[in-house]
Amino acid sequence: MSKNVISNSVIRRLPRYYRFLGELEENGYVRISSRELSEKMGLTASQIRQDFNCFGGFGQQGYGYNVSELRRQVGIILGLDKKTPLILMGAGNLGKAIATHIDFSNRGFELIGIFDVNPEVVGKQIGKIPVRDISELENFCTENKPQAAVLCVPQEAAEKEINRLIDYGINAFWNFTHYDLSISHENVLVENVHLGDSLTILSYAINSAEKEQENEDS
Amino acid sequence: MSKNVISNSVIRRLPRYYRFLGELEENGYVRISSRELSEKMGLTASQIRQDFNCFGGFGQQGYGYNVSELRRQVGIILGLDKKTPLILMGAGNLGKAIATHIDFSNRGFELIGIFDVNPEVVGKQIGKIPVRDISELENFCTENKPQAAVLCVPQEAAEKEINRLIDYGINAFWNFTHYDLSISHENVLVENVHLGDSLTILSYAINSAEKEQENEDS
DNA sequence: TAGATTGTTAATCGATTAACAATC
DNA sequence: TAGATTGTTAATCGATTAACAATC
Repeated sequence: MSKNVISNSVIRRLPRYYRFLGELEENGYVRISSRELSEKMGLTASQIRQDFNCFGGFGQQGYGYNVSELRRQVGIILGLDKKTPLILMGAGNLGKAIATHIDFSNRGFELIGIFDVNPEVVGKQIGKIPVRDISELENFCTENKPQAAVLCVPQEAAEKEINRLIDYGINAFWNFTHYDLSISHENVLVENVHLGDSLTILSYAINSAEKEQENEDS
Repeated sequence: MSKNVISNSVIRRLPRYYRFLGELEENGYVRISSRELSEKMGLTASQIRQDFNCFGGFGQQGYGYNVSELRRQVGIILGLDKKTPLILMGAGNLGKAIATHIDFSNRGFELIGIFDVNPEVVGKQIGKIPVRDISELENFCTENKPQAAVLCVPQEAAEKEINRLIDYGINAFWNFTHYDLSISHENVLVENVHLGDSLTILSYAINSAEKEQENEDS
């Protein structure tokens, strides 16, 4: 039986399941039990069964799960059988790295355009895609109908451009800026990547580990 | 009263508090109540008070919180008054972007070295830091004692190099690979950045929003 | 003092884990 | 059939929210 609304905690585990199942498949696994998978992933078997049962029963009692079938199903849940057309805003260091480093097509997307304001990069190619001047954005969107955008521009630029992007029909954002889209724009899908925050959390971990050490010593 | 062990959920909110408090400070706020802050951040006032009280009372009844003092305290909790020496492994597109894009010194770190295997990049500079050949790693670590490393190498390289890094005294990792450090190496601090997983979650959001739409239509 | 707002306890909500009947 | 392992319900645990006395 499949639930209607899936909790965020479950959703955030799905890509990791998908990855592990892919590795198992590559290593020749045909079936796997929730217990075995739980040991490999550092979860409980209960949680794994609960998670998959949000979407309906993919397993078989007494047998376990068929690895490639389960992976395929998780892929479908994640929308990886689709190819959402996507543009990249900002071809600076970070934008360039994202464009070349990310395997968009295996994540449910197709990168179809890159935009920047800097005349130094406009006209150049990143991978197979030319960097266009931002003045071409409207025409490009009318013609190619991108549905999602990666925001690798400075925060001020993001604040300025966001309304245009929404006007042009883009309503999903992979946001590398600190601009808080979801507070200002309610009907928009946002996945934030706060790289700085992530590093800050490592700083916390290091420092709280050191403090613990000091306490033990004294 | 300050608790000994802080839950992960609280810790992951701290960098965001720190950011918002910084913006408030810049905008001339001297004091702020938990209610006002909660509205700006999209949280509940209760949660904000609970969070800060994990570390002791930073507020004043009837008044609220002093913005810059609270920010300073959160900074100390996050270890941002320290400068942990850090090296970057891998000077490809992603490594280069991280080296230039991240404000390490405001995140509690100092980037002191960059290493790669590719002779094309070894010897070049990224920002002010030369890219060193990985053969120099041991000497460099003995001399400069980095305590943390950013992993921007391919997954196989990470699996190979990780034990050396630990041997050389590095025990904290900002991990951009999919290699699961925390499962194989228990006494190590890891903050994972799974960019691909993050994009996959956006794919899920787009596709499940579309399915909902279809259900409403029918 | 009166009003405001915290710090903190208690209540609620949600997520994880445990248990076990169903069933392959 | 017997053994294994799921799907699912119930119990536990933890995090969030509500409430309010303390106090500035």
